[in-house]
Amino acid sequence: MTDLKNDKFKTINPERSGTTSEEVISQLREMIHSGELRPGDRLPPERDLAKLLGVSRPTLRAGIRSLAAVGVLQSRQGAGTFVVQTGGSPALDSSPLRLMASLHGFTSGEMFEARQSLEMAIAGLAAERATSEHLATLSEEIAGMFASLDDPEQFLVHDMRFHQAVAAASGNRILTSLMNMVATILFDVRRKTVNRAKDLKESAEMHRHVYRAIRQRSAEAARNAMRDHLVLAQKAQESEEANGLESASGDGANESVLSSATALPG
Amino acid sequence: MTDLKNDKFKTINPERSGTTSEEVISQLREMIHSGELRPGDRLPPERDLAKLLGVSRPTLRAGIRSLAAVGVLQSRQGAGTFVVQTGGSPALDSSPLRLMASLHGFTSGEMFEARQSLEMAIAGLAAERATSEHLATLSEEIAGMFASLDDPEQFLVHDMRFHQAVAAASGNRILTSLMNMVATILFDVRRKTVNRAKDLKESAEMHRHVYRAIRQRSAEAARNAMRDHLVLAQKAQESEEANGLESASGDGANESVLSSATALPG
DNA sequence: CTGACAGAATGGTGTGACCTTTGTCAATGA
DNA sequence: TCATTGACAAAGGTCACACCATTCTGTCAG
Repeated sequence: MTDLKNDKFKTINPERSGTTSEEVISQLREMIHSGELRPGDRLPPERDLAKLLGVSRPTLRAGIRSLAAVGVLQSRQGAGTFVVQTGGSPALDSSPLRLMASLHGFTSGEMFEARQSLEMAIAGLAAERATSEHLATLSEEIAGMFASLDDPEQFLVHDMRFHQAVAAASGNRILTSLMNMVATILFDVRRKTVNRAKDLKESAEMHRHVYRAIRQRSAEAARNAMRDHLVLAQKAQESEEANGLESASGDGANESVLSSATALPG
Repeated sequence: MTDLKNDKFKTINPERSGTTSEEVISQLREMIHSGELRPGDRLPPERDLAKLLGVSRPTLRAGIRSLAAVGVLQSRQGAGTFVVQTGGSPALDSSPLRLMASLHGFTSGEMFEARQSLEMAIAGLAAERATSEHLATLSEEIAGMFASLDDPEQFLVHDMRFHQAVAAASGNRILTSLMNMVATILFDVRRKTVNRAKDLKESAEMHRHVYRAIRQRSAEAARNAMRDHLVLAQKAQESEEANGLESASGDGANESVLSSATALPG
């Protein structure tokens, strides 16, 4: 009935270091580390798994919830609990960073700077490693930008996909994940800022500069082009709204803002 | 009795977008965003808060647990639930990244590269912004390294503090947090690798180069010095153990490996 | 062969109870 | 008078049971 051999799930350790639910977390985590649980796998039903681990269902649920909160597990009512299956680029949840920002009053400038640093590093790596396939994807997205200069929303999609493609070309999934964390938060602000057409054209040009530098295998040029692009983007955004991060979570539509871009093929 | 005015906790929204517990999370998150909950604050008892929010205690606990999993809240049995109070440098939990690494088979090389990119960016910023106080701290730690060439464990403490101080000098707490996330994971591997004395001396010298570059306000030199240092460190570590990330969580003593360094004054 | 329906499977929520740890404070003894 | 100790209360941790909501699946009618 279950998708996994039950032998894998050994009962909980007798000598618990911390609380029972922490022990459950450790147990599940270890199964992931050891490769017993792989992305896409489905866990046994809660009632069964609780029995297998020798804990009550609420305790097991507590553990599952903790893992779900950090984006490792995902529960769907009626379906089951699964190890998160990320398509291509692994995604770290950005809400922790978002909350940190609120708690410690991170400025929007700090966010931009962090993104800039990450993207510059990524662009530099991309210039060294991009395959012809990567270059083709980048080119396509730029074409898409120019084709949607009169449709800011569509433009934004290509914009995000471009950056995603650059990240993919960098070959470093960790930097990619970190970049996405930061970018997701900044995007919450940006989505309300409908850029003017002129800005879009300028932005598309900047992207093209980045693409060219990557194509020419010039890490330094790619870094500089990316920096120029982001500096400009920051200025454009700041000029349109004087508000800081506080306005990011104004209404609903929170979470997974990059969902559409995260699922792209590149 | 409670530490907070109860007026702050309005009952749960009637039209729930997702599940009830998700609504609880949103509620608490919003209170943090709006500043109603600040670091160090204590939440009302679960039983009371559940009533205030109009949900059952298990549901509330689910929400609290999710927030606790991402490092925003912290529950202590018998004491209460508190908003996490980070001393100085905010800390993002590294376990999500660690799990991602296991799930997707991140290589140790990727980790090193990510850390290198982050630290280079941070070093560059530090060169532009370090105050005399920062420089003094950096100098002290380097002195500490040279003073503990025969004590690898002590050396490691100064090493970490140095990097922490550089991060502080960069003035960007987001990059600092991200760096710590990555460094924490790499540190788990490193702590078992007791470097030879010769390596330590060389390492101390490299740190000094970084310090000098920062002192001379040369961002480029600081970046390069940091890169050289980390490249060397990576080589040294790789030569001592051929294992990858898998050996990171071998036995106990997981979590909060940087705790001692996180609480440092700088 | 296809679509709709019914039932089972599974996670989500609620209620109530009890245990364990922590904190406080008064009683006690030096 | 002060420090120690003990008991009591507060608060989170765990458990059992019941029921709801959603999703999947397999069967049956068309």
